[in-house]
Order: sequence, then structure tokens, then C-alpha cells
Amino acid sequence: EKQPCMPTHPHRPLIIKTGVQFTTKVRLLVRLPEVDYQLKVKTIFDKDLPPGRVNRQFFILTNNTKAMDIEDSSNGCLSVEFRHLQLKEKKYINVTKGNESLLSVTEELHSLNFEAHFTLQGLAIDLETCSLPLVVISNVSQLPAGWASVMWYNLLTDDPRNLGFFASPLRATWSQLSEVISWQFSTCAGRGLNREQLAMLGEKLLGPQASHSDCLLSWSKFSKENIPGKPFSFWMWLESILELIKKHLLPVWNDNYIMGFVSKEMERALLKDKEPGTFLLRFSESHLGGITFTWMEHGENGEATFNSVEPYTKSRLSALPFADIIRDYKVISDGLVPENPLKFLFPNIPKDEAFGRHYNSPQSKVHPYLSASLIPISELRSNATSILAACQSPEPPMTPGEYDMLHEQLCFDIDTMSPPYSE
Amino acid sequence: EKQPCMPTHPHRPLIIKTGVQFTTKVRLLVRLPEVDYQLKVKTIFDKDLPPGRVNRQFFILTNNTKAMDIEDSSNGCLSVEFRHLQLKEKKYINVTKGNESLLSVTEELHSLNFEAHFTLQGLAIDLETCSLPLVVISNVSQLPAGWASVMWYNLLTDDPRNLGFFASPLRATWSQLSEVISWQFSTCAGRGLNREQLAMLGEKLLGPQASHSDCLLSWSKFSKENIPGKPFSFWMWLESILELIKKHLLPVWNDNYIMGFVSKEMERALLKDKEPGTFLLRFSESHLGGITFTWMEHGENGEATFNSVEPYTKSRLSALPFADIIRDYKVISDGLVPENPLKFLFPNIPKDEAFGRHYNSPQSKVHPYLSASLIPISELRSNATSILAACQSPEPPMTPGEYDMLHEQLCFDIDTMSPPYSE
DNA sequence: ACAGTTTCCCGTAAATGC
DNA sequence: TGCATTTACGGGAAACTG
Repeated sequence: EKQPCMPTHPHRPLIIKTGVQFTTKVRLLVRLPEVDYQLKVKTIFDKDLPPGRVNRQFFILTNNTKAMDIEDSSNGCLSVEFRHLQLKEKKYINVTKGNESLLSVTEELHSLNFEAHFTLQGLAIDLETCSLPLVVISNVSQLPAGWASVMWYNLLTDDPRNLGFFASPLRATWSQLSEVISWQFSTCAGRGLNREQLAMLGEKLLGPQASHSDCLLSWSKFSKENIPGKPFSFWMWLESILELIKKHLLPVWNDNYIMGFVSKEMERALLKDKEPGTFLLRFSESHLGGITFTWMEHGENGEATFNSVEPYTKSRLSALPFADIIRDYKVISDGLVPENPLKFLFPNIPKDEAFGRHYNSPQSKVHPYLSASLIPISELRSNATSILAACQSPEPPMTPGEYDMLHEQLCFDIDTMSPPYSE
Repeated sequence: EKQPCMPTHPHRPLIIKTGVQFTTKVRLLVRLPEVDYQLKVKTIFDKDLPPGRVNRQFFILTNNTKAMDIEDSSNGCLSVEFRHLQLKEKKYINVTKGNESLLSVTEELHSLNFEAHFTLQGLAIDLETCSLPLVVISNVSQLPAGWASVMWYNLLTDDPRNLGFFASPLRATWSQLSEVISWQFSTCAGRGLNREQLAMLGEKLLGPQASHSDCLLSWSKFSKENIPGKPFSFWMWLESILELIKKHLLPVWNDNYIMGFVSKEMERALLKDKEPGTFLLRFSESHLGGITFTWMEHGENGEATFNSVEPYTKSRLSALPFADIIRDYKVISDGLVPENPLKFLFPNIPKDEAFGRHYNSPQSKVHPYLSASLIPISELRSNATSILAACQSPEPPMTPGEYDMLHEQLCFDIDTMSPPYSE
């Protein structure tokens, strides 16, 4: 006979890339002191799936059987950790290929199964359990889409094993989704999103509404359909920004100096009555993973004029850190001494006060040479663009307490993930 | 009985990386019309090596037997091409490990062996042949060292199968070596080295001499020992420059605008009587894969002063192409309008005439944004350095005819190499 | 032809071995 | 411990495949 529940922590990874090692751990919750110690656990991939219903089939390439042992760290129960597991696709097996092949590979859910057999007082016992749903990818370029699936699944079902979830995915309310989005920024980048930032995202996804909280959003609109007029979906866009923050903007983001999610209209409304030279930082809506700054100046008639620099993307930012770009940025108007138009971070923080501690000291001078820095320069000839409407000020982000709460509500088991795709 | 010679082109690759696919082809020189057509050839790695004498042992991971077929392209003789071959190291086999383990892995020579057995008029015949020596590496970081071995081997022996060559490697004369070096630049980068450039390299390796031609150079000094005071060997330094040219300087190199190999003393001697703003380009001798420009100006007393920019390496050059750096480079002296000190490429070519066709047009302006370029800027405060001795002018590189000749003399079979490490 | 997906493999970083 | 060598795997690009 089979018993349905054996371990806690039935797995670690949520997304597994073929050919890349992962780790998983199984723990026996009940103490079985009388069992002989060579209790072997076997790991099987997609054990119970009817072969006709999935598109792809995988198997564990490496050794998948191991004996349980007493765990040193905790209360002395039996556990076993599988390391160096690796997934490979079974090729040319799936003759009766997916009938539900409208699903993309990152919507295809799989599972890791664990089995153990032993004899207790002459009675043969089979233990068995399995992991939460897993997404299998073959290239890191599929990671963002995989995350979207994991997020959506966890957001909308408590079922630990609904592998057909994406055949007809439930819709999410904006209040649910916005929490998860903020939580993503919080865990990946160390700081979540404040009310204004989330409001801008809600409007982007759902259009202008008095309140977005109860609006329902489809899975497709979140992650599959392109944003109208853009060659990428909402989540791909958001994920590209997360990536940019993680790799190039972390300290500045955590100091709350990146307003980031703000419409161009709002941006101008915020800046227009400020001191000339006031600027703010926002993420590009037209390109993936870009950040720009917009600053205000007074034109010849005394009216406010606005300029934005071409968005900086990861390739530019890996040549020059963002804080240094802000420090060194110059606008040159034919023949004049170039000047940095960035004076005050909105609302009124002197630039060096905000970014000073993130400036990279120019690299040590190698003696016989003159050191050279890269300086971002714009040439200004055209007239500035026009002024736009509405006014609203930003607000501090959520408190740590609020995040702890979110974290509890939405515990995905992500912070215990194995190397490849932890944060 | 065995017959010692079967194919031409017994192999293609000279350097094989474990885990990376390679291709090899065997051709039967003699026509054997009566042989039955399923003539199978087997590929074996390091067939005849006494196991005690090598450090590492490898085997062909993939299918290594294939039937010969009539070659369409040529004269209708039998041939077979093995594709998708892959090498893997035998682990835990080499118990009686290398007694000559002073050799590094890139000095360890291996070979690919081919075997065929057939019956001709009732007579059993075994054919067998093997490749030229091969170097096996596990990471591309070992490629430069591997190339050094291949070059040295081909330069100094005609023996097609002296796998112990590096146990006591012969020495090369500078006249032999300099030809090969120039040939490397010629095949990898499209332009070889001229007499002055080679003279500078000869002096660097062998010290000041009236003529370096007959000087003997050891393998160790060429590729193993570090240059005195530097953390890299002569070849590693040279190879890093080849790499830099291939990836970032190709058109400028081929236009012969990079003097490159010129001592600092020579550089100053060349520049000192030229027009102010005259500059030349030279490779860094202190850092791997770096290029700098040195320009001349007149100091306050009218004497020549020299400045060099901190060398640009691949990371900088991938952010900004070299021609654009030359176009945009500025020196700023507190508060003044920044100026580009580079006016004439030595001896007297106006900068834009030399580099104009390699400038990248500033990227198309994405409308609402102000486009920004990265500009390399040096701040100048210190006084310039002193003037130095001697004078000699550069000379055009070798003629195509000279290269053809070299190519014939030194045919390494490299231009028929399989994908991974062909140039 | 083409988009979705996988494979290939360089180049950096980390791990391993000696 | 330090150096030589291998392994790991992200990331860009090419190859594959319906």
C-alpha cells in the first residue's frame, strides 16, 4: 500500500534548466527508530504523468537513488539530499505528442517524485511523495517566462499538484498581483514598490480606472500578449527592469532614489514647478531594461522645458556605472563649456548628496599614462518639448513590517532554492 | 600485416577542446575498385601511446566508426568524414601517472588514429594511419598556450609524429620565429608585421643586438617564462594583442594605421620633430591586450611634450569602438572647453582622413530622447614627461607575394581546420 | 518562412586537484 | 597553501523543428 505523505521540503527548485545541476532534499517527518538504516529513496521525474498529455518528457541523467541518513542539524530525523541531479529530455519518445500544445514550454508543469520502500515489523511499506509543480527550461532566456508561470500558479491556487493549471489559467485581481509584483522587487532587489509606482503599473495594464484593486487580469495579458504597440509582454518588460536593477542599479534602487515607474505625463507634472535642474529617474516603457533621466530647465520665455536622455541599458551600464553617468553627464551646446544639467534629484535633493556615496572613484592612475574616463554627452540643438498635465507626489515605500507580512502570505519556498535560480 | 600510409589530410583540428565537437576526414589515396563498398574506418584516440608516458588519457565519446564512401567533389576516391566527434578525459585510469609531468597540458601531444580492415582478392589487409600531433585543452583559456605549442612544433620539426617533442624542445632562430609571428598576424588579422615591428619584438625578446636573425631562442623563453618584471610570457602578451586586433581593431589594423610594436623611446624619437598634435598608436607592454595613443605637443618653452592615454582593453573597446575613441577623445584643463589633442596620425595624416571611414555614425536618435554618446576624457593637470633618443621611420609591411611564400613554407593545415578553432 | 525551442560553445568564475 | 587545470553555467547566437 502507498502512503501519500512523507517529507516536508519536498523539493527546492521551482525552475530547472536541462543540463544544469540542481539539488533537492527529502525529510522523513515521522521518526522510525526501528527501521534498518539503509532506507533508500529514489527520485523519479514525472512519474505519474500519462505520456500522452505532456509535450516533453525528461529523465534524471545522474544517479537518483540514495540512502537516508540522520540529519545532524535538526531533531535527528532521517533525511537525504540529492546533489548534482541533472535533467535531460527524452527525445523521439513522444510520438503521441501534446494534444494541448497551445501551451508554451514554460506553461508545462512537471514534478519530482520520491519513493521509499521498507519493512516495519514484517509489514512492507511504500512511502511516496512529490514536489510542487516545476517548470523545465533549456536556456536561461526562458527564465523570465518560467518565473511568470511560478508566480501565477502560486498566486492563484493552493493545490500543490495541479499540473494542468495553465490549460485554463485563472485570472488574478490587481490587488493580488500588485502584491506579488512588489514582493518580487522586494526579494530580488531589496526594495518593493510604493503606491504610486504600483498605480502606474495598474494603469499600464488595465487602463485608467478609479480603483484597480478589483479588476481581473488574465494570464495572457500578464505574460503572453504583447503590450499594444510594443514587441514584448507586460511581464517581460517588468522582468527586464528587475534584471537591470539587480545587475546595475542595486544601491541606488535601495536608497529609494529611482522613482522608476512614472508616466511621462506625471513626470512633467511633478517636475514643472521645481527648481531648474531638478531631475528624476524613470524606466523606459519603449525598450526592455532601460533607464533614463528627465530634467527640467527654464526656456527662454521662462516656461519649463524637459529633456530625457536616451535610455541606458545593461550594455551601456556595464561600461559605466549609473551613478557615474549622473555625476558626469554633460550637455554641450555648440562651442560652449559642457555643463551637467542634473542638479537636484526630485523633489530637491542635491545630486551629490543623493548619489555621492555611489560614485566610483576614477580608477587608480597607472603612472606613465593619462587616465581617461568615459563621459556621457548629449549635443543639444533642438528646442525642448512641451509641458504636460496633472500633479501628484511620490510617497515612501512600504515599511519593513508590511513586507514581512507579504512574505508570510506568499511564501513560495523560493528562498530555499538551489544555486541555479535562487534570486 | 599493417600498411603505414592511407590518407592525406589525416586530420583537421590541431587543438581539440574536451566536450566540444570536432570534425575529421580520411581519404584513401589508392583506388580500390574491387573492394566491397562497406569499407569501415574506425577512429581511435591515442591508440599507440604507452599509458605510462602520458599524463592524461582521452577517448572519443561519440560514435567513432563509419563506412567510406565515394567522394563526390574530387576524383572519385573513397573517403569518410567524421562529424560531431567529442573528446572526454578518462578519469581515475592514469594510476601510473606521468613521469615527465614537468610538461604542461598544452605541451602534451596526442594523436587521432584511423584503422580499416578489408579483404582484397582473398588477402586480409589492415590499413592504419594517424594525424599530426594534437593538443587537447579543457577551456578556451588554454588556447593561446596550445597555439604556441603547435607553432613551435611545426616550426622546428618535420617529423609528423614526434609526440615527445616538448620533453626537450629545440630552439628556434629569430629569423624563423619572426616569420611565423608575422604569419600569425597575417592570417588572423589580415596584415603581417613589418621590419620595424619585428625588430622591436626581437629586441624585446633577445635584448639589443646588431642583428637578431641568428639568435637562438628557447621554447621556455618564448612561451613559458614570464617577461622579466611582467606577469606573463612573451607569447601570452603577443597573443593578447592578436585577440585585441581580431575583435576590436581589424579595419584600422588592415589599413596599416597601427604602428603598434614600437618602444617608448622610439615613439618619442619619431614624434618629437613632428607637427604638434601628431600621434601614433602602440600596444601596451605592461598590460595584456591594451592599446594606447601617444601624442606630441609643444610645452611652454616650445619643447616637445608627450602624453599617452591609459591603454584601452577589450572591455573598454566593446563599449566604444576604437575609431570613435580617437574621434571623440578630449582633454580638459580645468574649466576650459575640452579639446581633442589628436590631430595627425604619424607621420602627418590628418586624423579624419585616416580614421574617417571607420567612425560609427552616432546611433539613430530615438525620438523623444536626447541621444548621448560616451566620450573618453582625460583631465590634465600634471606636466608632460621628458624627451628621448633615436630616430627611425616606419616602412610598409610585406608585400602579398612575400606572404604567399611564407604561407607555402609554413603550411600548418590550419586553414582547413574545423569550426571551433579556425581563426 | 518563421517562431518557438534547443543546442552550441565562448568566456568568466568557481571548484578541484596536486 | 598556491598554482595548474577542470568544471560550471550564463548569455548570445546558431541550429533545429515542426
